[in-house]
Amino acid sequence: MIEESLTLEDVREEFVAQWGVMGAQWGINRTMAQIHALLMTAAEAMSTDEVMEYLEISRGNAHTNLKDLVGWGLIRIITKKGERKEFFEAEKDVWEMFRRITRERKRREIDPALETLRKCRDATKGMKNRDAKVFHKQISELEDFVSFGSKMSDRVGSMQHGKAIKLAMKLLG
Amino acid sequence: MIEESLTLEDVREEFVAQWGVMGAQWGINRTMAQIHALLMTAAEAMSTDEVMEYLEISRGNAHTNLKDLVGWGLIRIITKKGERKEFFEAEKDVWEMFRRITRERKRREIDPALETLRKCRDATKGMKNRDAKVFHKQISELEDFVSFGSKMSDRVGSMQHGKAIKLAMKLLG
DNA sequence: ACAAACTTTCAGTTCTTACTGAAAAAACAA
DNA sequence: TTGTTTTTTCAGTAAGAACTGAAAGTTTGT
Repeated sequence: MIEESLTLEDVREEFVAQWGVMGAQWGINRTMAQIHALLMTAAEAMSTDEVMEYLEISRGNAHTNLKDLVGWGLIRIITKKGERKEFFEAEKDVWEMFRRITRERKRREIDPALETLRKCRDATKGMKNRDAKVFHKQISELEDFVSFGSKMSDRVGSMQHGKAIKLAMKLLG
Repeated sequence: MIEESLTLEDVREEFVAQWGVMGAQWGINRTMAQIHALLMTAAEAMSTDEVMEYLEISRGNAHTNLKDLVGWGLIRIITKKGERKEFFEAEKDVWEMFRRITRERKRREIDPALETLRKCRDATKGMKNRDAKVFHKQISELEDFVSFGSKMSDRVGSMQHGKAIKLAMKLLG
């Protein structure tokens, strides 16, 4: 079988590429997702140069995306004694990863959206004509739903992994 | 106050624009998100020409995105007697909206990702060196997590709105 | 069968985002 | 201080995604 002759590096390359595609579908820049995939599955922290070499990208690109990933809390900077340069290491715990992604997306995207919804609801509060009433009702329902979901995600995100799993099990069982 | 002089159309325009920005951040084409916002808050079903006029976009653009939204199950085609053209009407129930978006994203993005993870896990199953073991472990944990989340979303998505709310309340309370 | 009303497609263009590479800035060592 | 290593910035470019407009296709009515 062909699969038997695949090396780790073949498989890893495939994984990194696919994670990049998936990231793009979720509104995350492809390179950023690829770097994340790379570091997540790395045995050791990697330097900017190593990332550049592996993905065949420029220094500027590697730098920007590494720093963005640090901003998301998905990787952290490591220094090694005797080495002057920075190394990067990924958060490997999937539950922690999930929590950080959720928290950031909420902060960056959900909260502003809620603010817009609130404004739109308020601005149409007293309007009497049919169009305005339809609009107001829909916006209100959206706001309630999103705000509810947001609270849920806070709640779940503040749980320990084990606790969340137990809860989920009850849900699934 | 300035807000007092805002008309419904001002507010609606703001909402449509913001929903477009938000869509873009989530990997959805801006026009598609705007059309969705527009139809979601419309009192009556709208024709392609009305959408084109409101958003000032071309026929081709309007057509493609309307049909994509139909594909997502977020809007449906309506015919009016005496009228030859198609009208489009949005699903207004937010819970139903959520279910359809979740179901589609799962089908289009999560399932293929799971398939990749499964392949990568299998391909590295027997490998003995450290790098491969680290890779295999991380991929396995990711797969377990994503597959678990996927099952959860099926479960929640198959609930009636009321039931889901009750469950969520227990979670929050 | 013809024409009008409407929908669909797509080649070419525009717009946006991401990326490169090199220069500037910063950090550090001697 | 001066040279060396590393990080950061950013103007210009490339790649990709989205959009336009017009032509081709389809449906419907007479």
